[in-house]
Amino acid sequence: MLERSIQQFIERYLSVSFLVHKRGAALMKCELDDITHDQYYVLRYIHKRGVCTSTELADVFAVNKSAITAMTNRLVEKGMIARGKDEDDRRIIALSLTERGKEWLVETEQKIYELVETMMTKLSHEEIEQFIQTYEKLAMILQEMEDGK
Amino acid sequence: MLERSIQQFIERYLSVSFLVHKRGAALMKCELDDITHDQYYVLRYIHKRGVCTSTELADVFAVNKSAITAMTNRLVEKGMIARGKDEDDRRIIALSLTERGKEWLVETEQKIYELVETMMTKLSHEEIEQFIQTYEKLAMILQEMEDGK
DNA sequence: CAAAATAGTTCAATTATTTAACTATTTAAT
DNA sequence: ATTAAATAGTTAAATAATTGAACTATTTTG
Repeated sequence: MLERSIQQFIERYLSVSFLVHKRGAALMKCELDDITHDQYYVLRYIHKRGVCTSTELADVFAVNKSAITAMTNRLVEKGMIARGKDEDDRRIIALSLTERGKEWLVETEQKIYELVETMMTKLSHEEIEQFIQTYEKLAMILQEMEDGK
Repeated sequence: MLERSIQQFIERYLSVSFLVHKRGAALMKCELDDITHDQYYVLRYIHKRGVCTSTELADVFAVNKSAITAMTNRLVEKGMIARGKDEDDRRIIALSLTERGKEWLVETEQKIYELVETMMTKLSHEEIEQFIQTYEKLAMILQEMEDGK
């Protein structure tokens, strides 16, 4: 039997997390012209890593590899990323941003940052820091839960 | 020009919010047999409200009404919700859970709650409370940003 | 070296979504 | 009271995200 307060936390968490994701995605969409919300995060991730593989993306975003193939196909068609070869292991496809992809990302990060900034500056630094720290803990906990299954 | 610390908050927030959403959805999916993650949240929302309309769902979840039509069609086919008439205004379709929908939701909430509980009990009550409070503030801020556009 | 594991793709199906055009009904303005 | 505007919802065509199973190519391992 769940403790009453925990049950209320869960209730509130489920409601608010879904809403914030949906509403945030809707607002971001306005700044992302041709690129979708999901594609934006994949571009961000590849950029952060420099180079990465399909398998890594599938692990990080917790989807099947075939979903990554489909998405990277679209991003290659749009000229945002390129597929490269790995000389050590010829099974591996090295994904990286094209010059155009990098340019687009820099421009777009600016717009997205302004959006998120508008949202964040309604809170104090302490509150933001605490919020993000807890959020990062949750990300780790989820990772562990996924691994230990 | 963005302050450096704000910029880092934004960076961290974007990374972590997407990850937690994706990983959370992947974990929840295991408990939701025939129903999708999005459908689950729509069922939850209708249940919480008792009765609601397509327009309300579209507003709340920040999608077009036609997306709601498509989704409610699937939920009707699955026997989870029913469309009713409104005698005062015959344009309005009143959406509500069927008995089967209610039963399914009660069973499933149990499983989902256990999942979220596993995650939450790694944090103190104070930390959870603070986290959810800030999250709820963000939801309101996003709502305002959407309205004021 | 043969068998098992790994990296990635293809294909068919389902779902979520958008936009534009549409029907039906209600509200408001003259 | 009648017409014009607004509102609620659907339809249809298109794109995107996703899964799962079957598949190819390559590398590792026993």
